[in-house]
Amino acid sequence: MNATGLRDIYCGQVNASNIGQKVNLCGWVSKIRDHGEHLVFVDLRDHTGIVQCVVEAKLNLKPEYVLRVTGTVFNRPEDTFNDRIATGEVEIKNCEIQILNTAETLPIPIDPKINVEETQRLKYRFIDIRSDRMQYNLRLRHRILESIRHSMSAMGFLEVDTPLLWMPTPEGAREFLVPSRLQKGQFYSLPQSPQIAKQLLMVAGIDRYFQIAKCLRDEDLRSDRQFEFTQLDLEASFVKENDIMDFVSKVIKSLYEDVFNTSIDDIPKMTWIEAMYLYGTDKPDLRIPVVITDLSQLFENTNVNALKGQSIQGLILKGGSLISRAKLDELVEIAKRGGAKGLLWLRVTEDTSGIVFDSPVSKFFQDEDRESLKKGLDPEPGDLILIVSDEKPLACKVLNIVLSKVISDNLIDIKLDQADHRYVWITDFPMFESVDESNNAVAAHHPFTMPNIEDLDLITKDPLKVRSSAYDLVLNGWELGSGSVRIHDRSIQETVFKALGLTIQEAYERFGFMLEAFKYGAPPHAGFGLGIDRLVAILANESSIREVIAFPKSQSGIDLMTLSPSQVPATSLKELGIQLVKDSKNEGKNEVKQ
RNA sequence: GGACCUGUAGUGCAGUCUGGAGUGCACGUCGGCCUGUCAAGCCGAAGGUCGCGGGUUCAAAUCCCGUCAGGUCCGCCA
Repeated sequence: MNATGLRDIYCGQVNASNIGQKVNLCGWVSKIRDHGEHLVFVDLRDHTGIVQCVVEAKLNLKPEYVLRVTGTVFNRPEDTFNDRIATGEVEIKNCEIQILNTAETLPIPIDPKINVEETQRLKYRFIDIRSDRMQYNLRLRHRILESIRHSMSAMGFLEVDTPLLWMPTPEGAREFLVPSRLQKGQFYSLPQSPQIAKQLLMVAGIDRYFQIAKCLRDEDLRSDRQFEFTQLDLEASFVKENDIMDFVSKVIKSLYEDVFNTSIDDIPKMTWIEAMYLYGTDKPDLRIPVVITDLSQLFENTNVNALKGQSIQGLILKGGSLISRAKLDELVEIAKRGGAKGLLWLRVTEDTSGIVFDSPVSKFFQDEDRESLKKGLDPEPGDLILIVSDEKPLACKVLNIVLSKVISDNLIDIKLDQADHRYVWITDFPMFESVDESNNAVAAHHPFTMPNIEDLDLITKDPLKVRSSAYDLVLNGWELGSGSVRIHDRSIQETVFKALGLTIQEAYERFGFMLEAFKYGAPPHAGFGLGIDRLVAILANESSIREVIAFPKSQSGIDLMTLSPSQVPATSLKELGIQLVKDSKNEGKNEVKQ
């Protein structure tokens, strides 16, 4: 399979079983160790590894020359085995070397021991990808996609391509626009996800659809966000919420088996409200062994002003009493910036009378306050207690922000093991995230998300209490994907539009063709979108998705290799009927240092 | 739009706080030596717009202002 017209075997695959064989090898010169004209070692590299070629002649080679080496596999003298490479027991001798191409000295090293600035790596990405790191990441990505496609196919899902040049989706992210040449003055929009297309495929009777889909969003970039990213997009008909979670769980579990030959536990479920109250976030990192405790009831009769808020939320950090006063002051500031009135901290110490709380407000404490703390948090000497008293959601959110800072600054001994993958399903998201000034609800998801049937009555009465049939998959604090059951029932859809402040007429103007399609027999359906870049990044132990994308953009949206985006000839603009507005600020902006 | 960090030979870094000769180190490159190395070794050499522009100063890599680029984050984004 691996043999080609030029090559019999990959460099990294030569082993003792090949001894005595005459082989053709192809690859790049990785290292030359020149001992003079009687002995030169040439390390030949391809993506599988390195093999040593021994030459007893003067050579005119330089690193990164592309070679075809014809030689015989020999066992190395035993005292010269190299156990750091897979081919370390053999070498190629009696070499005939054909230079297939020369190479200039590389602008950046591809040695894994040398850290190269990301600017340089992105500028010379074609060289950077020769590195072990990028080769591993891209090949891992391939194997993950391969496994996903296999799982999806096995479950009866059909891969269907959907258009990139499409119509704008009025909700959600800012979209990229593409000017139309044939319809001057009009634009296509690049889809932020195939959401509408896949729902139409359900109406069309596809039953189970999936796609490894490119999604495009013109929003600011982050270590976990690129303009264009890849999603496992799926949708299925005649299913309930749990069916979709089962499909996705199956895909995830299978890929651990296929790619890593290991298995993972069943993915636990947690409601949104549980996540918010225990972790203060809707994307909890289950590796963190600290959860928030509701202390409200314990302090109902307290005289301590700091404990008289609408709710009292606390957490306890084992060994946290060693955190310096200066750091604690910083944490208080962070809590205030997060919207809390303050952050109460208590160092737990011990004297002859037992447990003692050392805090700026401890002088106001009565015995029963101390008893409440002991009862609620079970403190031990050396611990640190952090308390925020405020409305419960805010208090929990602030404690999460503070805890994140404690962990990121290594203030206590919590080591987050990158190899520990803790998945969790977050369910029962709220249907609406807020109510705007004209008393219209603002959708938390897209407007086709199905409300929880039990909460239908609340849509008009108390919209913020309405739960939706939406669910997220979270891994180690990263949101990997989200999905929902979609509304297929016309009257429910109208109720939701009404709550959002849309008349049926307005809704038709925005999503006309979709509502039209739904008239003709839309099956109940639900779906999901799983962020492939984030998944691969975590599985590759990378902290940025750029490391698992072949040609990513920088944070300001520039491709440092091609220096795009770039200006285009006036004729191209004219053809599209586009005239540029002068903006002196941006002139010559892309003249990046060469 | 905002906050913080970074920018010095091809590459990675030191020097910047506390101004004083174009500033060192390592890798790489080039030349020489070398018959078992594997980050080969030894000897020698070349290589700099200190991101860019302006200001302060007798004097700026260093201080000040602006700007560009990279990163992390907030806003934004499922």
